[in-house]
Amino acid sequence: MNTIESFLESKKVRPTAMRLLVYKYMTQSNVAKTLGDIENAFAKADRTTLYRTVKTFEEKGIVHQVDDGTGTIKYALCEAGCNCDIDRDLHLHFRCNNCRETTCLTEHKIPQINLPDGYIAEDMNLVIKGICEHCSG
Amino acid sequence: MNTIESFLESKKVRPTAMRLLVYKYMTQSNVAKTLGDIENAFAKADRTTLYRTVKTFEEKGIVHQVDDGTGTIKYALCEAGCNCDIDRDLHLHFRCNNCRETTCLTEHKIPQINLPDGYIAEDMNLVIKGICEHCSG
DNA sequence: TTAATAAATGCACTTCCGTTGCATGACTAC
DNA sequence: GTAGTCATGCAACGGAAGTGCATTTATTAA
Repeated sequence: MNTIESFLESKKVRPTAMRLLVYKYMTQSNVAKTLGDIENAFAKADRTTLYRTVKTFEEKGIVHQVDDGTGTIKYALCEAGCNCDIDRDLHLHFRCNNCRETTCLTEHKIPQINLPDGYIAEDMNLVIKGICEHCSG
Repeated sequence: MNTIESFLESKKVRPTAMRLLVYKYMTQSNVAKTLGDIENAFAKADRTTLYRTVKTFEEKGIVHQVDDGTGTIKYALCEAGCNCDIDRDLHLHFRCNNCRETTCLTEHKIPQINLPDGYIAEDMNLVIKGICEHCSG
């Protein structure tokens, strides 16, 4: 039995051909992808199908959205310890100004922030822009 | 001599009627505004004019963009110590999940973050979502 | 004061992206 | 095998950012 197939089933997502392909695609790099990226990778498939595939993945906790400030939503695979669904995933994201790619720095958590009185934090997003490991080398 | 007028001139922005109005509008609350907000406030004015007005303000360091994760760009006045143009303004932004408004917490700077080897930070953006002062009271 | 120049404004239009409605096709359960 | 659920594909919509060009307004130079 295929591992991806059983993984999707464990997440209560029917492992259709399209979903297997998209999931596999997302595992091939640790870089967050836009819907456009995915469309380009599967030119034959319909935009809407890919859109809904990713939305399904999101609902089932397989991927999470990444907002890196480019204005277009990106998606990245959830890691083992990714608690997106519970109390949000507080790792940070890095966007490279050179190669334009966004990576999840999963092991780097957002530090504690002191807010002014009356403000209650529920979620946060930290994006750092600069030069990535690959481009600075 | 009008203070707003001379302020705009000091920023090398010609103080036209439209620009004075938009600037004044932005000073009336400390909440970041979308282009749509501004359009609604000045229904008679043309979209493009407002768009370019705000862009001009941005270029001249009068306002800065705020990306609060809603997908639509917002703008807020730069404060006296706002170094958007030099090495980026590292204050944080708070978006209220109740009233949907985004405020600049200018006095709250983003703490130092340790990045993995090879990563060079040039800019960062931290958005905290939750309940604001006004809505939690 | 007027002519020449530059800047600001307004209109029309385009593009990009996310999203939805609806019809068809595939799979599952009984 | 049939009914029903879920997945897919096509078409279209809507919001927001952005551009080209013509027109108006302001600034400067003669």
